Amino acid sequence: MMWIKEIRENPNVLREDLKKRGQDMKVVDEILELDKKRSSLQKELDSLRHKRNEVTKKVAEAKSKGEDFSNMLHEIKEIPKEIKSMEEELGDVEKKLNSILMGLPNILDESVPLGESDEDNVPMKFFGHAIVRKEDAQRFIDASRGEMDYDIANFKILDHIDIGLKHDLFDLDRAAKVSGARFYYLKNELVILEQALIRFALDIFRDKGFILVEPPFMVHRAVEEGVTSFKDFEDVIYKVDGEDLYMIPTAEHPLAGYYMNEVLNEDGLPIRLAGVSPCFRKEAGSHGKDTKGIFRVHQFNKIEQFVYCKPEDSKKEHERLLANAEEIFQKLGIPYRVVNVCTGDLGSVASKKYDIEAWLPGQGKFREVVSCSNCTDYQSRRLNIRYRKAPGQPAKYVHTLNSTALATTRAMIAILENYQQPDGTVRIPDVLVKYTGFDVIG
RNA sequence: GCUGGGGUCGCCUAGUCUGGUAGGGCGCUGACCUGCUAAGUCAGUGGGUGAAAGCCCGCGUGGGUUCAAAUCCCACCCCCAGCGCCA
Repeated sequence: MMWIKEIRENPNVLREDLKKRGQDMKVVDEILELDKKRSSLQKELDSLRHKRNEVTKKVAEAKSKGEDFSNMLHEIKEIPKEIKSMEEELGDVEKKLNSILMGLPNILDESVPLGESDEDNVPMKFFGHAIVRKEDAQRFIDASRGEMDYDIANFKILDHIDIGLKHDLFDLDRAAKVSGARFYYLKNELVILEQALIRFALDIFRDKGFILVEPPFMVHRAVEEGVTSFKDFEDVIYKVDGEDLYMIPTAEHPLAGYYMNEVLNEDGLPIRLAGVSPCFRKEAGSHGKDTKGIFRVHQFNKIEQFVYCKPEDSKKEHERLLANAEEIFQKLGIPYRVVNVCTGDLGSVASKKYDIEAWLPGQGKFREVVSCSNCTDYQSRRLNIRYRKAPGQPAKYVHTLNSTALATTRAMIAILENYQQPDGTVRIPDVLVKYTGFDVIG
């Protein structure tokens, strides 16, 4: 959320940003107009209150001297009523202004590419040696995974759904019966594999000095409003009936709320957290997309990186989060590419975002497995999270960043599809064997 | 869920009964003093607005009563103790 002060002083920054995003710039004029109205109402109200306070003081004096003050009261009876009606008017204007401000997107980083949809995201680098369908053109290769050199001509590549059903690793039909579409029962080795992935990721972040956190899985509305944009409320977040509680769509949200309304010590920054939690998502805006399997589901487990840092460090921290996420997929031996997410696909909250897209041989496509965002001060302003050198010094807003480390369902899909063998079995990535206790499924 | 106690400036605390400018201590910042350090003295130390003087707001949150609310009334939230229920 931009402060009205900044918009007032330099409205063109916001105008240009909205233009880049293809959004209506008229809202800026509306903001400026409401701001003017608010300020003049505030002045009027202040002088009314001043008048009241003056008289109140006189009444108090008179009373302490034992003088009669009933005439004074008569004169000013009307002031409180005027104040009240003006407060209501001001409240309405402020409410309107505030809701517009809360709806504004973050200011884009200058390196974000222009574009309309995910198709315009810009690939930045590739990793891995992929298995591909014979008819697909080979678009990337490197030598880091020479051991996966199969005889592609005789390899019947399956997607994760067929692999899962074949080895009884999940039951989707019964999940649909019990809970509806986009739910799943995990079964047998896949249950263990999921736990192994979680533990694998946690160990990595423990080694890196991240603070491991298992957060609340439900949070107050105030947290969600601080962390997300309005659209997420509609399309993503489940509400608990009759309570001020929302099921978290990612551990990012309770981790961002952790320091809400606090002033952090500058010397303690950056604070790096690794949260592990289930995630709940309505997926309301994605009807018809990825309806089969466990790629797009209402519930999954995820390890999430979250960082609070000084503004001057956030770009560096952003690269670092990406590197951490890459490290995980490199260690798992999953081929992937990194894309710089374009203006049209970025969303309101992030100033800049990288996605890691794993190669899924079953789909013959790169698909998103990691989303790595620099939210700059968008969340910290809304959640009121600041930092300073010492008490008494001025406090500034921190920058917050978040990145998937590993979302279990998508990581499992990537493993199933990339580690399937010509004989129909599925190998377990070497780094996971010590956690699973077995090295092959099937 | 019930009963009782509590929530006041960065931290601690007074004020609440009996409505009338939110006071003190600690910490922090600055000035003075000092051979250095400590001590001491003075000032500053929530937010908004303003060039400034000033003005407005602020005592968990939201309402109400009143010329005037930290103080009285109503509702709610959170913390502590005890009881109840419970994986």
